[in-house]
Parts: sequence; structure tokens; C-alpha cells
Amino acid sequence: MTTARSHVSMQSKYDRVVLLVDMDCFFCQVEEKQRPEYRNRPLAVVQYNPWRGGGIIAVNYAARAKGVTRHMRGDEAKDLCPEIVLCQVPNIREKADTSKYRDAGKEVANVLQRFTQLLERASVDEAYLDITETVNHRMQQMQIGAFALQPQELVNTFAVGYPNIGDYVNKITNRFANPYMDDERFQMSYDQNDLPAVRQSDIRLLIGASVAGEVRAAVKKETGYECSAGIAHNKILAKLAAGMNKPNKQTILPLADTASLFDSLPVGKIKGLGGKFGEVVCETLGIKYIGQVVKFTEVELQRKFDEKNGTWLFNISRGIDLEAVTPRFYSKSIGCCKKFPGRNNITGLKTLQHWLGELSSEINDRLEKDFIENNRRAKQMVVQYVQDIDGEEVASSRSTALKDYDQESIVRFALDLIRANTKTFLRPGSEAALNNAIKFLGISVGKFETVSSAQNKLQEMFANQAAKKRRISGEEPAQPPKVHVEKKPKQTEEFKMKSFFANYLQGAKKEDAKPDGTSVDPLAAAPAVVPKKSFEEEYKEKLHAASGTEAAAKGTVLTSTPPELKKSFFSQYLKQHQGSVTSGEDSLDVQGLAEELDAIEADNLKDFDEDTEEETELTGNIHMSKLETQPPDAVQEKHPNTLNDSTGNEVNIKTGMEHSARLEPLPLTEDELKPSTSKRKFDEIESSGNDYKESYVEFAVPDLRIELLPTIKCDQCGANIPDEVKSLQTHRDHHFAQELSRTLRSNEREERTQSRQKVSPKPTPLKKNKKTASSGSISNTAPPTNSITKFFSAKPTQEQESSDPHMQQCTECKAFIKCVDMPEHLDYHVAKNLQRELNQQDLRTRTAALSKQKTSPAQPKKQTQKKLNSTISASSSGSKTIAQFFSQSN
DNA sequence: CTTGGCCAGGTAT
DNA sequence: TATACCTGG
Repeated sequence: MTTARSHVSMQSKYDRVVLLVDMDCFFCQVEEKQRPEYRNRPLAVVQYNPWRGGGIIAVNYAARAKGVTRHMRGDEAKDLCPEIVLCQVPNIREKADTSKYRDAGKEVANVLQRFTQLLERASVDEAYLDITETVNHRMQQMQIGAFALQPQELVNTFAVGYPNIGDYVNKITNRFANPYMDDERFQMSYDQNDLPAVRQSDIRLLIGASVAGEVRAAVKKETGYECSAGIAHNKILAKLAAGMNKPNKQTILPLADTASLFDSLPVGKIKGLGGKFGEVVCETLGIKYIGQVVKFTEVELQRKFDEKNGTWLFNISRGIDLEAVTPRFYSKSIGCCKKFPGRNNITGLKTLQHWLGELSSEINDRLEKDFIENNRRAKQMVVQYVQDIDGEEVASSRSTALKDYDQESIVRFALDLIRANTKTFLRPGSEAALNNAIKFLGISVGKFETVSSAQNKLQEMFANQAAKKRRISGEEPAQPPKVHVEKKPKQTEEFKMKSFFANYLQGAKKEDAKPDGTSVDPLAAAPAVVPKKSFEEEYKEKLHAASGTEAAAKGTVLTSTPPELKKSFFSQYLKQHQGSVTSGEDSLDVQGLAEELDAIEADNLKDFDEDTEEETELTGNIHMSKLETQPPDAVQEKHPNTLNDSTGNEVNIKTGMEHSARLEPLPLTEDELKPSTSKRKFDEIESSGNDYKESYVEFAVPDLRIELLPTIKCDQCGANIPDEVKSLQTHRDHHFAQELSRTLRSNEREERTQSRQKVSPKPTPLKKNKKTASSGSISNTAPPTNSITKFFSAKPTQEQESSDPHMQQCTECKAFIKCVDMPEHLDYHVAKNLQRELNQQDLRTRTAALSKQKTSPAQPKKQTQKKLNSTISASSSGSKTIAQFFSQSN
């Protein structure tokens, strides 16, 4: 099946968060892990080759520092760096055997796979992860205060276009204070329809970076390998970003910074343009940098290249890449080959048979292993060879179907194919000499099919698991969700099935000694051990434990680790933005952040050196190992289909979004207006877009899309605000809070100077019996319940003091407040003080504020009390939030 | 011998 | 579908 690559729709070009994980000098790391005595020494991996010390295929960073590079011979490396360790890749059957690295790569991929099902292994040491779902989920969690970014996760993180990550964070926090901060610039550079996604781009990439930090920490912890990562909205940019800071670092490529980066980025740096095509592009257009491509229209580019490439270039030059992360864990083919240069040309039949035997032997071994792991059999084999025909090198490849096979039949097939496709196979008059010397031989097998019976059993098993899970959790099936997912290509289904099964088996192999006894599974083929894989669900649940519903449904799983609410500056800000208060003046002071990060990083590295056991502490992450024992129910969750066979809820959300997004026809983009000359492009979007989007139901988070509404201008700041009552109120609150914040601060400054010698002011006694009156009366008068204005009297005047017995002056801000609202008002100050403290408005007030808080007589209502508690605990507990990180000197 | 060797994926035809 | 070629790690 020639599975054409699928693409996302143009509309969702900024909606994804894509991660590229790239292992640092992977082969070297594998060797270093295997031989710990080599650690911290310059090291390179060479393919055995008697000539000049062998060819270097990987160089670690200590050796790179000495100038050793790939494409060098081992001897040259020795010249540059006499103390270098040269590891030879093992030689089996007179050939380089890279299975060690393949296995190591799979070990890593097994870790990666837990973070998303949308994992695409791009090579033995690289993988793309589409983490959109997780990011969107965390975004929501942040808004309800259930998730907070941890600064530890941003250690070793860079953002293109910013001197350090702190500046990037600062920009984001400023935008929280003023959500429409960059809108003017945005409107110039982006399509109107894209503004919502553009506004959220930075925060979503930052959250993506925190995910990346966790991914990399998990890889390090569980495999010992270090990697770099790129975080961006698509694969091309993620790949580009990953290469910008190495090793053991991760790089965000912010949407708004791609253009300036591209202005000086050589065309060849873009994946796909590093070869001949890139050169042709440069020559044809007379350019050097990818950013220069934007000067050409799409039609021009299509004329100069072809339709497909033209459109691709047009988009890429704007940082747009719609290619989907195509889930693929296992390779589609298995092959091996060998060159026989010069004197090593194969000239005799015996020799040919020998080498075909060697190659097929390797193929056979790998096929056997693959069958055990992946439950599949190859259905096709291809033999490739280069012959010397009249001094010319002629390459050919021939294929044949494969039913049953073993090593000998593979040899026979290969030989037959070559013979049948060579005009004169044997030299005339000879039974042993080839007419055409062979300079290259390759055998590869592919077109895998799972063994059908096993597949059926698996499907049965999943169905059983699903049913059982429903029974246990009490959820009745209701009706199966009406996700009319296009019937997926069969191979995709098979493939996913396979990867699941493989992990299943692998988990069993690794832990076969485990006396688990949980084998409720009727299948003989199913191991008694719960697959390792299934703790991805747990992982997610733990991450989002605070969300409640999911976690509660599987409470038994989580009892050992009670959900812990974390609040941070970010969540506060988000919440305030969403709900009521936004203080524009409380922007962060992030000076020194870079140094802080460096300090942490230094600690980090030190710990790695001294004690590898310690290093995971730094991630602030969950401990996966605890999750290994869990009920088998979660297995069902892991089935690839769950992504699409999701709950009806998600479907509704999705359709909801489709609705709001298309309620009124928005102006078409230039692309869309064009007559559909580029049929292929639209076909692709049409055919694959829907399928693909099914897996992105969480794009449709309705409250993130409120900006799709028409906007009106704020008469105070001129910002565009969604023309909708809640947003208007929120925005007005924002100004109100800004104003208030200013007053508060000057008041406090005054107070501080006065109270140098004084005792802290006595709190005003409160009137009791607030609850009954408050909720009822207020809700009638103030339309949106989340407005903060209810905390304050409309116009605090002197007259009111004596005249109105229901009013009371706040000792903090001197404002006159309705007595019933005083508790909440004081809560507000507590929160406000804390926040200010976090923002390092004044370091010295910090302890004072905290102690004041403790002695505060205000007895907040239950709900508010809870909020405050979590705020306080966030500021005083051991785990550092970003805000604290900013506010503390160490 | 050799301007690296081997492997894998994608696209055009 | 089969083959040849390109790209990239």
C-alpha cells in the first residue's frame, strides 16, 4: 500500500504542537552506556574498515571539541585527538551489524510512545511526537489552576529569537496581562482567521516545551540516553529547531520568530532542501536563504518547479508545513546490503551465493525477531544489485512475492531474480563465472502482514477488555459514540495493532519473572503480565489528576498518589484573565532568570556526574516505576482506536467547534480563492484532513475559541475585544484591576514607609453572618458572577463612611466595601499581596505579607478559602513554580 | 577499493 | 505494481 502522506488542513496550520526528539550522537551514547569507563572521554564509532582506521559514523561531543567529525577516517581522528576512543561497530557475517543501535533506538521509542500515540519514528535515533492533545489538555488545566509549569522543566530550554528562555516567558506573561498586546502586529502578519491560534501560539509552545522536558527526562531516566528536542507547530520547524541547540537541550521556534530566522537561514537547512532539489531551488530563484522564497507567488513557484513542489515551497518559506505526524513505530521494511567495490567485485557464482547467503541470513534473523515482536510476516522481497556492464555501473532492483520463507528460500529467490533479469548471467562457456561483475548487493523485505489469527484474537481481546472496563467503571456503553471515522486503511489498523502487540510481548519478556497473577485474559497468547505500555494512561491521569473525572473513574489506580493541586503564577494569570482580575502592572521581572537557569543546569550536570540516581529529582516529574502495577483495565485505553473511538463528549465538542468556526462564512484566503489548479493539494487535504482531525478533538476547546467572535474596540485601550458580554466584562475588569493595582501599590508604599516603626495595623473586625445575604443579593445586581467589581464599592467617598452603616472601610486599600463583601475583599488582598510578592514587586514585603496573612482574622468563605490555601501552599511548598523561581534568588 | 557505509522512506513514472 | 531515483540519518 502506497500510503501517501497525510496532511492537516490549512486552517489548522498553527494548531498542532510537534516535538522532534533527536538523540545526541546516538551510537556513541550506546557505546558509552555499554562501556561506562568510556564516559567523558572523546569517543567515536567507526565502521570496521582496514583502510585508514575505518570510517567514522558518530562522534561524541568531547571528540567534536577536538575537531573530530564524521566523514573522517579513524586515523585522522587519532591525529587530532590521540586519546580518542574508537569503537568499532560489531562485525557479524563479515558485515557491520547495527542491531545494537536499532535495539537501543527502540528502547528509546518505547519511552517516547508513552507520551503520545502520534509517534513517528523518523530514523533509528529520531522521532516526531504530536503532543497537541497533551498541550491542549494542560492549557485547560492551567485555566482552572490544576496545572502549573515547573521551571525545572524549562532548564536547557531555548527559544529562537530570545537571548534566554526567561525573556520568552516574560513576553508570554505580559501577554496574559494584556491579551491583545501584539494584535496590531499580528493583524499585519497573519490572516484574520488565524489570530486565535496566533495569540495562543507562544503559551502552547511553552507548554510543549514542558512536555518535551518531561519526555527527555523520562528518556534519560529510563534509558540513560540524552537527547535534544525541537518544539514548533510542525515537523519541519521542529526539526529545524532541534538542531539549533545541542546536545541535551531543547529549542522552541516561536511562530512570530520564524520569519526573521528564515531571512538568514540557508535554503539547505530545511529538511528536503538539503540535496539536489535545494540547489536547484537556489539556482532557479537566484537566492540563498529560505526567507527569500516569499517574494515569489505560488503560481510562479509552481511554474518553476512543479505544482506540488511549488506549493510546498510557498508554504515552507512561510513556516507552514502541513505534513501530519504519521504514527509509525516499526519500520516498513527490513533490509541489508553490501558494497563490493573494485577488486571485491563479485565475479563468480559461488561468491555470489555466499554473499546472498550472508545477507539472507541476516534478513532471516531479523525477520524472526520481528515476527516474535510484531507478529507479522513479510509478503514481498526485493533484491537490489549493481552490475558492471561494459564498464558502466547499472543498478537494478527486482521484487518477488513472498509466501513462506526461510533463509534458503530467500537466497534462492534472490539468485533467481538476478539470473532472470540478466541477459547473459554466466560467462559463455563457464559454469561458474558471472558475465557481469556485481558491485553491490542488497536484499530487503517488506509489505508486512500480521498473522491473521493472532490479529483476530487481539481484536477479541480488546473488545473484551473494553467491555470489562465499562462494566467495572459502571459507565454503561450508552450508545457507542457516533464517531463516523472513515474506515482507516487496513494497514494502518494492522500496524497499530502490531505495535501494541509488540509492546505486549516485550513487556512480558522483560518482566517474565513477575509473579503477577493478574491473568484474567483467556488468551494463551496473551502474557500474564500487564503491558508496560498501558501506563501511559496512568501517566496522563497523574499529570491531570486534578481534573477529577477521569482520575476518579479509576480511583483505585491512583490511590497511592493522591492528586495534588498546583497553582502558580501562570495559572493565576490565566485564571484571572479568564475570570476576572488581570493586573497589567504586575508584569514579571525576569532579570537574572538566565543565571538562575544556568545555576540549576550546573547543579543538574553536577548531579549527573556524581550520582545518576539523583538526576530524576530535578525533573519534578512523576515516578513511572510506581505505575507498573495496575489493573489490566487500562489496557483498553491503550488501544490505538480509542483515539478516534473516543467519547461522545469529544465528538460534541468537535461539532460544536465546527459550528462556531463556520457560523458565518469568513473571507477566504488567497489560496482558497484561487481556482483549484492544484488539484493534488486539495485532494490530499480533502482525503486526509478529516481523518486526521478526528484525532484532534481537543482543538475544539470552546472557550479557547471565543476570539472567533466579532470584536469591538475597547474605548480605554483600543484593543479588540470579542463582542460578547463575558469577554467585555472581563476586559473591563482588566482595566479596573490595573487601576486598582496602581492604587494599591502606591498605598502600600506609603504604608511601608510609615510603618517602619509602627506595628502592623490592626485588622478591622468583621461583621458576621455574611453568607446568607451575599450570594443572593449580589447575583441579582451584578450580571456576570465572575466580575471582581463586586469586591469594591463604586465610588469610595468620605461621605459614605458615616452615612452608610452597611459600608466599611478596608484597612488595606481604604476603599469602602459593603460589609457582606468584606471577607471576599480581604481575600482579594491576600491573593493580591501574594501575587505581588511572587512577581517580585518588592522582595522585602514578602515575609511580612506572609505573616500578616497568617494572622489575618478574615474568615473567608469555604470556596475562597480553598483557593487561598492552594495559593499559599504553592508559594511555600517545596515544589517551585515559575513564579517563585522568578521571585527567589535561589 | 574508497572522495562514508548502510539503512530506510518517499515520489515519479 | 514494479522500478529507479532522491533524500536524509
